[in-house]
Amino acid sequence: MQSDRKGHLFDQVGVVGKAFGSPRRLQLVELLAQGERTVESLSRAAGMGLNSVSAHLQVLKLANLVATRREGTRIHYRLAGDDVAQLYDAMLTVARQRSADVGKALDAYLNVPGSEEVELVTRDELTSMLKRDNALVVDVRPREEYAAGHIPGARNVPFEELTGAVDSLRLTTPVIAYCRGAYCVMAHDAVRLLGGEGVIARRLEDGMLEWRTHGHPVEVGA
Amino acid sequence: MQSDRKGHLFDQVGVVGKAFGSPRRLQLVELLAQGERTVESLSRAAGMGLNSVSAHLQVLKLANLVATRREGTRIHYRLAGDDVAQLYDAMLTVARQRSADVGKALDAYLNVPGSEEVELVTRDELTSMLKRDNALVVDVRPREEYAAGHIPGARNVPFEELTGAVDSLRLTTPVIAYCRGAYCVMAHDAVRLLGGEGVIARRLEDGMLEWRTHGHPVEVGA
DNA sequence: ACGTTATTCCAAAGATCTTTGGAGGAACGA
DNA sequence: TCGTTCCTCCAAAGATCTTTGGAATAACGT
Repeated sequence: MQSDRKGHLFDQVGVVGKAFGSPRRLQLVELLAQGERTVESLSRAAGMGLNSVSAHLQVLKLANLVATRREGTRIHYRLAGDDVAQLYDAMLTVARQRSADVGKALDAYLNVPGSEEVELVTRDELTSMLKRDNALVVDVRPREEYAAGHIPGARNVPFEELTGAVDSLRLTTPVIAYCRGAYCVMAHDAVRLLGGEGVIARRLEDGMLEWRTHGHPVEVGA
Repeated sequence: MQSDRKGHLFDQVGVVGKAFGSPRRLQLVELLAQGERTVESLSRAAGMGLNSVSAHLQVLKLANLVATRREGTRIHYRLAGDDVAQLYDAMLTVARQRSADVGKALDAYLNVPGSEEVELVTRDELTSMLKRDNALVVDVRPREEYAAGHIPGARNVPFEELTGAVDSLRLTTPVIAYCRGAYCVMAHDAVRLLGGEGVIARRLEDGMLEWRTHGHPVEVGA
């Protein structure tokens, strides 16, 4: 019957939907969107039990949303393709547009009272700035995520180390900061911190996830 | 704490993900992607209980993915925006690319043995054909879905009535058939049926869903 | 071979989701 | 106002998902 086959199709598509339907798994996808990670590393970063992470990864794997690579006793997970990151991106966009809660939560989270909104640097602007070698791009994510993939030429200054690096950044302005994605607060905080120190700093629109899903070049390695 | 707020964000996004995570709800979204529908109509079309449909619609509503309009005692549901249809579209695409099962199920479903694949008409091709008034576009969906939105100038011939209409289609060729979307088999069957009757017929790539999400014009009404 | 490390598999308890039947509410026409 | 239609709300049973701890597996170094 048609309805049978159709039902089966929806079941299959539902596997993909279901994979995105758990907050925990979304958190894992967000991390994986930054680059490869081992199970243990995901467990630490997401603050969830190892067995639990493994189970969630199996769900993602069953939906073919992630791929694995073995290296010794470790297994590295990564998103299975750009289309997966794009789907995640699309879901964030819809959630943000459709849900007042997400929007409000995000605004409350990002707009610390008393700080005026900084003007963003668009991806295209940054691309042409990079061509003219006309900006210092700072990646404020942890070393691990930077190593997994970053904007070509970007310097990695994890947010925790930013205070100590202020003076070295003072020389080359403007500083363009970025982190994971639209939902990552570290770049906001970084721009605020640098501004407070008198360093001219701006923020890249969104972050690494969107940089990647919009097809811009990515450099890998420490 | 950052992790608390972040967790809350993922919870909110998870509501959207979860809404897409059930095969039944995906089926409802597919129907709604065609246009407005009442609860009872959805129940009939999807072959699921009324209470169940209502419950699923509440889940979609909670995620702000659907909007409602009251008309007398009836309540009409529709997708809350194009971005929702686009997200559904993106999910189908990923499912198709990532899951061999979906691909295989789809192929087995669409490619009836012994029928060669017909050449598709792209959306852009059709657009210019329409400008030159150079094709008869046939919408093979049920009257209800046609009325909710169709390609401007298309003639509605529900698939069940196609056999009786063959002769009236024979005069104006080529015939371009379409139905709901990439997963809708009626357009495939229609082209096959017409071909068997000696009528030159081609199929529009994908269907109404993708026509809409790619920003092409839509005409409403019977 | 053996112990170690990283991960998956398994099973059970707990949490959450889905379906169903029946009651309740809102609009309509007589 | 009453009965009808269409839908939502509620509650309980059944199904499915998630987490957890412990056992099994796979690769590695000694």
